[in-house]
Amino acid sequence: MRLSRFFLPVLRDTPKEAEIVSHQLMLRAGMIKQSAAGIYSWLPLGLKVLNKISKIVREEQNRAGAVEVLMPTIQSADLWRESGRYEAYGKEMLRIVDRHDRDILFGPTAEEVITAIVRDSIRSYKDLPKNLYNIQWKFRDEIRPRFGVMRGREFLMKDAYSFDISPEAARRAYHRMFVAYLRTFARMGLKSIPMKADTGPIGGDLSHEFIILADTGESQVFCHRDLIDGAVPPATTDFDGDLSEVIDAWTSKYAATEDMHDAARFEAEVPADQRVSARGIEVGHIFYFGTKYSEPMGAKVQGPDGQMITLQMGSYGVGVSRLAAAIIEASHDANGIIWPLPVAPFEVALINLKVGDSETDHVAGDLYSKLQANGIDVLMDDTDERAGGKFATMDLIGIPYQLVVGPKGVKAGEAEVKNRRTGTRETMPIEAALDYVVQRVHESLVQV
RNA sequence: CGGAGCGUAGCGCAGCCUGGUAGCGCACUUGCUUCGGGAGCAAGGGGUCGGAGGUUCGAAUCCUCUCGCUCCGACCA
Repeated sequence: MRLSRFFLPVLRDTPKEAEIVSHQLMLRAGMIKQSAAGIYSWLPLGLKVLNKISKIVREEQNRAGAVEVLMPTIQSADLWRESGRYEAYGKEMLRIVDRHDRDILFGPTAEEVITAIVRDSIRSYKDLPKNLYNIQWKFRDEIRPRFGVMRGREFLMKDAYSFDISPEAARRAYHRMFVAYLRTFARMGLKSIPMKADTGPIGGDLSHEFIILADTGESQVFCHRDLIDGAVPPATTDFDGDLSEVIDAWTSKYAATEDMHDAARFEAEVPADQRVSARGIEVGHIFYFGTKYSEPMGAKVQGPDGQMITLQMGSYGVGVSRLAAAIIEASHDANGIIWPLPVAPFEVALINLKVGDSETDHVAGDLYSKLQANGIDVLMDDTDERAGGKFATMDLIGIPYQLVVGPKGVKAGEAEVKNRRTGTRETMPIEAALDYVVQRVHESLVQV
């Protein structure tokens, strides 16, 4: 992409409504534009990030055996009356009346829709297990939206739903998502920690929130230090096999959010020098809820013995749009965002210091096509802005590698490579610089 | 919904108390000079002062209502 053709409305001053750094930087970097309270447009740069996050989520869901669907944003109130939640859900649900005076709603979640689909389509235990997910916009009419897309009213969520014939099978489905989540967040450069969460009326031990540690997090969390650098299951993990070893490794040590925190247990189980008390951002939440929806909605299959079995369900959410903000909270500096490469809107910024100088233009153009030929997502700064402004913009929007060419370097046959994260700058022969960034990008994309 | 603020140019702000017909910085346009890490000079463009009523000869400014946004509490991916 050529910067001259891109749409990148960056701001030099911080808009006053932005309180936390991710919100400030998303506005300044031209990623989002507020449309109403808690409702945002995603501008090209932000959308690229959102899509990269979605892609990773999708790949890991697929790897874990989940199957993608796409459910509507607008749902029927009748479906919600079946589960009893139309009355129970409260004002957070945006209720709409259509022209025929029918009650509809903007979906805050999709248990009812998916349960109806599965109920109507699946008859036999042989069709199970199934895990269906979608990445779709949700709307929750939060009392107080804040922190930009971190707590928006409209947000992009990956929600998966598992269907099984027994609690044991449902537990295995839960474990698959547990592992998928560890991998998903790790691939975005985040250190996530699964923490025991409130299970609601069902009870049991099958609900975890996945938390990213960040000072601006909304909840207070407590855990064992070892969990911060816990081992992430490899891409070769057999999701059809026994995952309990991984689960045990991650759940045997103390980790709880404020709601579930037991100070006495924390002190008894965790040595003082291993105790971590910090702020955290919830980026994922997984749940096992048994027959809460399948029972009232009549989602049953026939078992091997001919008896009807009410489906065991779980649901698994990832805040996709929230992740864009969470990643920035976890990775930025005074100059702007520092994108982990797998979610960076562009992998390389190609900076032409002297647009109009025919030699430099030629070298830049050549590098641009070679980077593209190598599959690199490159943003070429072909504007006539001054050098300082170009660097400031690329630093602000957080492109991992900056490949810099100018008349002096071109005469000497050299280019400069800058690493956004470390700030290091190296001058090397032009071809070597090209190989260097191409190799670095490819290395970073190798899946953990 | 309770409590506290704020709406003046794309962004950041001043002006309001004490009414006299709108200003500053950045950004933008043009020209010249500069040009390897947010340049200088000069000349410009852009605002029904959130909206509606009212008071007044006259309202960004005073009064009433209203809408929007933000922050502090209860909700959540």
